[in-house]
Amino acid sequence: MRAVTIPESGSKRKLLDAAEQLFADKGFEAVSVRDITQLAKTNVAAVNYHFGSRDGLLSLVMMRYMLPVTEERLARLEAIERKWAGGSAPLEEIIDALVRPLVGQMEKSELSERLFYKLLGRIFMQQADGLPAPVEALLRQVLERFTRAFGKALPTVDSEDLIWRMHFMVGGMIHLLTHQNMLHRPARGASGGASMETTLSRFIRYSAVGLRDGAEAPVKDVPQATFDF
Amino acid sequence: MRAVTIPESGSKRKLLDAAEQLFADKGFEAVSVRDITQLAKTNVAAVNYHFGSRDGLLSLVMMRYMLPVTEERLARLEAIERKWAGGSAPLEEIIDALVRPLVGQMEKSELSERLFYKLLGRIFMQQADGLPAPVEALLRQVLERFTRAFGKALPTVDSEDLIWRMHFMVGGMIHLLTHQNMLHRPARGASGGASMETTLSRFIRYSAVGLRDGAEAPVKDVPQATFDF
DNA sequence: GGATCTTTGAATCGTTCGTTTGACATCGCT
DNA sequence: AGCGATGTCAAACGAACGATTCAAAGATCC
Repeated sequence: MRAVTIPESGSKRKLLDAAEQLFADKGFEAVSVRDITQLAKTNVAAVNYHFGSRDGLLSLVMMRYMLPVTEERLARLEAIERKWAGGSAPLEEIIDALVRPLVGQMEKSELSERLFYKLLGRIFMQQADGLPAPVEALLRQVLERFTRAFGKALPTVDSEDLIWRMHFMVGGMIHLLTHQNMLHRPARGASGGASMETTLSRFIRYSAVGLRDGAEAPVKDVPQATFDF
Repeated sequence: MRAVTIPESGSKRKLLDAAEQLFADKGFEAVSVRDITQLAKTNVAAVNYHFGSRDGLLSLVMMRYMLPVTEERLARLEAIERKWAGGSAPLEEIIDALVRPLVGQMEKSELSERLFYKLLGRIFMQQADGLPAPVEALLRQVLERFTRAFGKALPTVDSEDLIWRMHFMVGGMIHLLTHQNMLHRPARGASGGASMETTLSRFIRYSAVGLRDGAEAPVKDVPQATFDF
């Protein structure tokens, strides 16, 4: 008796695997159930039999990794706050808790690295247009939880400022996921090419200094309004 | 005799307006030719008559604003480099040259502010999947030109680092465009709600400190590798 | 082994898609 | 007035879509 909703064996599993692969590669709207069943080598009717509808399958594909990612994010954040109980946790660790679960789950998936990140990037992008309710619930939960954590770690930052900066950060994260294949190319020279691990370090650094703004380094000052040309 | 490709009057113009409105609102793949012609109150055949195909219309919708945005971006950057000839231009001005043309063109468009930014955000997002060749040419031109400018403004930053940081910045910009409607809500209290102008200031600040990294403010030091839980 | 429930398979449903056709209207021009 | 060029229109095209039907095949339990 395995986990409840997630995996199975047989054609249901084959459909999930084929669907996530195609969705990640071509996008959620660009893939038909016929494409999916053809790759999975099952009958067209199988999708509606197992998942009720195309949307049912899409929702499961999204939840398959978003659920463990969410749980790991919240668990890591909780562990950090326990570790720094009383004081405020360092910003870098909070950002780490937000992004590291993405690579953690990637390693457990059977998708290629490139496709896995692309799939999750697409899910986050889809937020602008409308996500299945259960997926949106996960994301809202994460947003609320981490907003509180960032607020506590940056008590001097105006709350509206903070919200915007967090959104800039999230945008960078999504872009990182959707474009990592264009940037993680084999690399020039003999080096193995930067791995996602070093990329995460770069992202965490970039986001941390942005979030706390030049709080300790006032940054020239410059343009509040428009320029003169 | 007006500009060559861009506007017309009559049903061709009505189709362009209707198409961009629907594309911005629902996404490029979610809108059918029939949706467009219905809103424009023309016949279905009009799209293929005037634009050759749905893709032809889509390409024109994208170029309509991307072309002037690109030109204004390059012109502003050139003006900045002329102003600071010899020395290196301040980072904030370069970022400004990259993002301000978005609001400049918005004011000239007949689209609502919300829809205009959403449309451009969608175009940038679509980069991940494939854009019409002429649109992609514009974006590549901008990327190359600004990469050089940022490199000159940040001579101490490793070039691979810089590329990643620029991508984080671009991701933030795209997210800003696609989600501005969720963040620029009427605002709590009596204030008129932050305008795009103050949002740009926030974004420029955030991106500038991220791009130059804590170069002048070393930032604790923190996590190079993984944590221990 | 027979009865019951689950899963597949082929065929087909009604819709919607982008595009095409050909008849008809409208205009500018000589 | 006559004649192309330019647009518009209703209608229809073939293809693809998500979904459904129903009978055959497997699996499961008594």
